[in-house]
Amino acid sequence: MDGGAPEPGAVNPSVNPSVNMADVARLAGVSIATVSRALRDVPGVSQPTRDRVRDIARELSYVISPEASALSRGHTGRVAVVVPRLEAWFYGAMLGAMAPVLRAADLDMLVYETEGEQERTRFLRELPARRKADAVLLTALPLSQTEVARLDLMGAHVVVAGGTVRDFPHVAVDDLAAGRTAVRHLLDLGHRRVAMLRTNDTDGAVWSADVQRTEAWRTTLRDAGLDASDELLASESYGVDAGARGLARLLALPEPPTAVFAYSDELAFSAIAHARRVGLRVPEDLSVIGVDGHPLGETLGTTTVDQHVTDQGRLAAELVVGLLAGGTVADVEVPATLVVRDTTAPPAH
Amino acid sequence: MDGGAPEPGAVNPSVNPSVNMADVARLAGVSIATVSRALRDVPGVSQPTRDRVRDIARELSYVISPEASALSRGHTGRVAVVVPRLEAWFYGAMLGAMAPVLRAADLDMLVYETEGEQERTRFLRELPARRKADAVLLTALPLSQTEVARLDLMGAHVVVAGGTVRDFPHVAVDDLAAGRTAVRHLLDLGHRRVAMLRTNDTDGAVWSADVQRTEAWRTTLRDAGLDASDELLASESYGVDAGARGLARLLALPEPPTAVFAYSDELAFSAIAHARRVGLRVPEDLSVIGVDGHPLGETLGTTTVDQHVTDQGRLAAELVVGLLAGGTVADVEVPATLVVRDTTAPPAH
DNA sequence: ACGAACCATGAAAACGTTTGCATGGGCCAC
DNA sequence: GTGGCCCATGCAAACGTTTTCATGGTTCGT
Repeated sequence: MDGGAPEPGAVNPSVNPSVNMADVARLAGVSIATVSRALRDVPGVSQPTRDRVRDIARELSYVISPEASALSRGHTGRVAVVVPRLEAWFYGAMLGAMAPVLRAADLDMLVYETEGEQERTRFLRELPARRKADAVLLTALPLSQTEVARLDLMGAHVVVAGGTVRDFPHVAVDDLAAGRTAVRHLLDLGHRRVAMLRTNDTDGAVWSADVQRTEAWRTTLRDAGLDASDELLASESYGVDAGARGLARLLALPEPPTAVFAYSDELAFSAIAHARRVGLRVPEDLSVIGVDGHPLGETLGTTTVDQHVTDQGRLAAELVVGLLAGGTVADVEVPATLVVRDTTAPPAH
Repeated sequence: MDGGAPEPGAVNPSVNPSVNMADVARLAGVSIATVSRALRDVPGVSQPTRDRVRDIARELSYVISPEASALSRGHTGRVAVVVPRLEAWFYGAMLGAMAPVLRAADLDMLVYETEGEQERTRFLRELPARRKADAVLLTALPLSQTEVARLDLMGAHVVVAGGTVRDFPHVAVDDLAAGRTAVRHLLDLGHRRVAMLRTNDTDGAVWSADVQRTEAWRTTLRDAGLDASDELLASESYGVDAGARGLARLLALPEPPTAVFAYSDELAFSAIAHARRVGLRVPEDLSVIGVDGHPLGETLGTTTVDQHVTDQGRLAAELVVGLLAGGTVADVEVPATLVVRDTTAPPAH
């Protein structure tokens, strides 16, 4: 409906009353179509014309309207990344690894933080990501059964990073193997009483990594004929001091553990600090191993099972980019590697 | 140009061939305009009609096209947050604090990571944020003079968090005061040889926090008649072990410091770990104070000057929301508070 | 030289909303 | 009973692109 002469009274005065393609076209003495083609490097424009259009566009510091472009082409050029908790190191590392990949593919990164089941549910119910992004990157998200069921309402591509959700393409470590590696390391050192430290989300959500690492702890101990009873499994609510709280409970046991397998490095840090505060030497009196590959673990000398978060993030982003380019999907399994440092040693006896 | 009969051969088959307003309108037996009004809670629709439209929309699981909506109304409903390095705790904390505020205001968060001057320059040159978001939130970004000059090309609102850039509205701590507080704490304990540990970005960018904390260190020492020469200022390139490297250099001095003021908590952690590794007791043989209020500092017992990053992020986001609501601007100064823990003590003598 | 193929260009439909303006019906006050 | 208002609704223009299709001018092979 813009074939006629431009009406004087524009209905929607743009917030940014800047130049549009028509302005560039007018100054370049060409049609809007040619400007569009010239600026996007699509064939069908002679080099001189292309150059002239480019120059004029630059001169006017013209910027294309992403909305109009997206509306017309049918996709947004954006990827939504959903995380449960932005301030945790894990998610920052993930985002940091994804960012360069997406940027290289000219995709913008929309970040959604959904804290707790309520928000996640609301998020999924309102389908806000749908049509706001071409793909959704679910990052190690705890999801309840209902939430999982609801997920396919979105028409967009879905990729999961750092976990598994239904049959969506994913990038993850084998958490069962990671857990076994950690616990076996402790057993190999000679420990016979090995506790586990984890945090539980208050809502009844299922976090695949959590379930599997806990399962690994239990079965590895049982397979070795050792005790893996619930008193040795300390579950605390999330917080900076969760590790300290959990360890305190474990140390109060009639027969306290000589080694602790912490769900995450942050938990391990907190536990180690607590142990030292109450006079225990680590690793002489207590061995602690975490999971993650947190950079501070290197500084602090913490033994850990590195799950190469940066690789996971990068690979997940690459998966998304491939998917959007029309490629095919293939799940990626990232290996978890044991990094022995200074917080594990044979038990004292 | 949709006044005529709908042509059979649609030009742009949408990626997501889902329902649009016209479908809802048809089924509800009303016009598109009424649907638009009904769904957005704007007056001018009777309650029965509104309800019917809502029901039908839900039934069809209709989702509005953000592109079309944005194109028509003239703004995007998005805020761009620009950070230099996503994996650092500081930025995760900032994003985590901003997210709930923006979400509450129905604004989506677009995150741009610009690593190094090259990328920042490219970012500013291509003005990608312009028109992709209604506002830009610059988070503690080191910027060179040229970059700063270029910034006003963007028509969007700009707010700065965790620093100061030109005369843009900002939320920040008084870094001069924060630095003075830290150094004075060391002086008050009796230290007379106080070093500073910082990281330098390789590019010639100016990071206001860095400049001011360094300046505070220098002047506070000089005012007390103490040495603040460059040999006591250890500048290392960014990395997990930057603190260790810096401290190693300081300890190699003919007259090593008895106390260290670290630019950030992460630097302090690394320095403390290094000190202990080489046999120095902290705080008995060496005092270390950082800046930030890193959550792990609580775990590790690190003395710090808390700059309340979470508050800064939240306030900056609130500033943006206010600005977009047509409000007025007012810079916010967040107080930096000394948190004495276990890594500072009087010198040994 | 002459038709064929090609290339650069432009016209205009389509993407899916929002909103100013016009319209018509119902209701109230006098 | 009638004129004036207000309210619910619809029409259609506008937002700024992308892309299909048509057109006219070159160029090349023979």
